[in-house]
Amino acid sequence: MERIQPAKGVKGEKGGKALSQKGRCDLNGLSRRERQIMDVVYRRGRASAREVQDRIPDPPSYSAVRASMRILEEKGFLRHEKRADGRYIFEPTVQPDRARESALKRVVETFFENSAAKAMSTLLSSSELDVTEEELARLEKLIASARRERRDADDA
Amino acid sequence: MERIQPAKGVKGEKGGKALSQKGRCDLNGLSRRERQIMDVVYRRGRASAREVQDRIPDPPSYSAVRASMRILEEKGFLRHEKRADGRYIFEPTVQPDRARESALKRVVETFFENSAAKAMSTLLSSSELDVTEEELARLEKLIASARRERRDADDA
DNA sequence: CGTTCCATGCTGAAAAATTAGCATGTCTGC
DNA sequence: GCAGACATGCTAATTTTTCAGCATGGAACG
Repeated sequence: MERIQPAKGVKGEKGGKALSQKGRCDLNGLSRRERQIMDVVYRRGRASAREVQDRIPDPPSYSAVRASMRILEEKGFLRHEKRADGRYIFEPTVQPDRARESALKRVVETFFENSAAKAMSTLLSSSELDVTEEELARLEKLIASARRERRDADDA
Repeated sequence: MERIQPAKGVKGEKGGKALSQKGRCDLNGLSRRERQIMDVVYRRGRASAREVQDRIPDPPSYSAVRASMRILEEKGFLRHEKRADGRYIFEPTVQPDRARESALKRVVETFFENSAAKAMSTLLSSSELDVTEEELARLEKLIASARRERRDADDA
């Protein structure tokens, strides 16, 4: 273990202004407020600055929200659309599908030892999340499907 | 032993934002680095400052990591244990169970419209997470169990 | 023993984030 | 046209976060 080097001059660039390519929805590299804002936007699909403010607990001033959203836009996480009445509506640049999967994967990695099954177990036994009969049935089908795929992979 | 001497910017309680209450392991209210650190600690169960540093992408200096971990301890997210050789090993104060559930729930709320089933669907179809046959079987049992519980609730 | 290695404790300062406030423009109804 | 309500654009300043450096102390080892 010869790592006395505190990594002095080499920092790589953490200033990557835009996520640009790389579909990296590195939502985890954001600051606290920024993440709160992104959360709201993802939850609603799209939102105006005012809506975001309304949905943040212990909300900062409207200006603050707007400023943060502008920064998020500069960083490439948000884009805005100008509606007919001139108001801005913000959308995430990363497709919800990707963001979803990425966020979920991260949690599974961090808290569930990368085991999807463990995560699902927690989900099923979580009393605060209702799972309807229809959903249960659908899940069984998905399990069967996954099993098939897994088998194919094993054969190959 | 007055080992807690808030150097300067450390306020201990910043407006009740600290966790204090056991209800929420508000891991989301942390700053970027702090969260990175907590991620590593949760991933490993416990870790020394050096281990944390080694596992952070684009790592800051050792001192920086240590400083952040001290702050995390002051905020109540971490606690340290002094090993026989005098080294510190850090552990999360919030039980992994709780932290797990909380983190997962947040993701489900934010990205899956609060539907556990949708989240599980994504998990099952995620190609990067292997689900073994055993796990699939276990999941089916869990589904059956959940179904039973749900029914009971309906009856009541 | 003295030296080396690696640990912790601490402080001050740079960097980033967060915020408020004001100026400006547009739509609406009078 | 004019005033009111509300939105955006921008800047400067405070607060928080992040960081590196130095001092100290113990264990291993020559």
